[in-house]
Amino acid sequence: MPDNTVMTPAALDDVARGSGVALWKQIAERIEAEIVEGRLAPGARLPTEAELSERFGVNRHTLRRALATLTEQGLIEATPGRGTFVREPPLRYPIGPRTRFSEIVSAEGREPGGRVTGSQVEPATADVAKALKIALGDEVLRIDMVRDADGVPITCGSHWYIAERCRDLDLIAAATGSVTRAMETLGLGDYRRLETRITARLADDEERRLLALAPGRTVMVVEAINGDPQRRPIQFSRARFSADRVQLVVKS
Amino acid sequence: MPDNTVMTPAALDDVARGSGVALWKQIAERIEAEIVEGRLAPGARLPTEAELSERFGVNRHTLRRALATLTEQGLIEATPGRGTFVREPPLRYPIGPRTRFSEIVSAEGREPGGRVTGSQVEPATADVAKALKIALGDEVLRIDMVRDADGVPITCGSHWYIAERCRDLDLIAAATGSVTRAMETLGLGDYRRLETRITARLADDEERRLLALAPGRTVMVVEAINGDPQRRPIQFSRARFSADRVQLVVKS
DNA sequence: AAACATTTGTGCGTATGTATC
DNA sequence: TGATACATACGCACAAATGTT
Repeated sequence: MPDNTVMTPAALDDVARGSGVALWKQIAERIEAEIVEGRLAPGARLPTEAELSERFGVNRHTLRRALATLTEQGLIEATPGRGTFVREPPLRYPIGPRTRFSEIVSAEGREPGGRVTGSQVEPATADVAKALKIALGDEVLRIDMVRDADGVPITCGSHWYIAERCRDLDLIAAATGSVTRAMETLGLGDYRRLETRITARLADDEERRLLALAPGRTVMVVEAINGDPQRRPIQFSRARFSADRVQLVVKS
Repeated sequence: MPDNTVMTPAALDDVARGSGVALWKQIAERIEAEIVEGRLAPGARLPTEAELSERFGVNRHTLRRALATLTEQGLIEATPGRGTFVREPPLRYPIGPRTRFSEIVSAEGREPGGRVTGSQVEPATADVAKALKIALGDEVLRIDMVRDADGVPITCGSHWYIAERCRDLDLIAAATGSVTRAMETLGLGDYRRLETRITARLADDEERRLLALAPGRTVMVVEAINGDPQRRPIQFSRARFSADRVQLVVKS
């Protein structure tokens, strides 16, 4: 094994034994501060549990108890055999009247992308008809998309439009990779979000494939109703967001 | 197989073969309509897959394909050995400037409840300090709660208050089972939601215990910052909602 | 393909201090 | 005072996942 010229930067980090504060808590806060203050950058690998427990002068179990709270807070993530890593901060995705994927991703300094995975004109099912305030069975245009930021898939889902108002929207969307752009082309660029419904569940096989998720990961299911300036519904969408990579934000 | 003069209530439900629409899709929409229109009530048990496939005159595989889409939509839920059931509609939980648990649950016609599972004065960790705009280590009061509707646990989580402004808040909350009530008592009843952040993950052991969730269920992690009328933060909370039982709603 | 080292994940046993009854 | 329960902390061992040789 190559020489490790081990760090132990200053000395051994002192934890206050018998101070009334649990050792694991002190350690958790110490590491949390390092992450929040940026000394441990996103994506950085933490020292191994063995190293850390030695550095803090505690048993590995105690150290692991500290890491567990950080994992729960979403600050770090561990993989057996690889190590423990500082998690990339999730994409902050504000939900409001003017919610548009590409604008949001751009505002976060990342490059939005998307591709159409399918589209079809079909009769409205009960949920779609109710959301769009049309009759059950009326024709709607469904567009399925996967959208990403810097090439990392963020969300996949279906978007339903009242067919007669959206001729060829699917073709334009497929060409541009953006529904917003396509709707602008049709003079519907001024839509606004009327309502958003959020729930969550385990990702299924298709979602794991489209979003490149490991087994056991979760998705947030976000249903949205978008309307024209007169608040008449023109679009209903049901998208699944990778819960690992996105944090939905509502400002009031 | 002998002909069993089985029910076939009216006749056998006709599905249009060779109509260009997949059989499973027709069946899914048929059942979905029954649920949405209330002919199949929440909690009701569907006929067995064998019965249904016979009624629709399709193979059980085809029928299962239809049920799969309904499961994905969250309309039904199947348990091996028990059957397939119409899911209870989730509690609609609006997120806005005046988000209050008990008011929301009451408005849905259900009885809100809650109990304090712990409380403590502690130094602010980095995330709490940042949310409340106080210095790291300043004293905060943490109250842990489980809250329910009609006795069904909905959410569990921690609420942090700036300690000096909230003396004895924990005692009042424990007595009333409601933080809103407690804050009113202290003259802080007029708080409003400043920001809400939402993500999701698998429920851990403690959450499964507190919320009575089966293994593999997910929780939505909702972080909220509440402020006084001058929009100064007075409370930060991190609550986990049962994703099975709650749908967060944002109106714009 | 197979063997090996590294690293996290899990289980069991033990001991201690601190509340609570 | 004692009995009990609980959280904390330590030690040892092995399983499971990953990466390298």
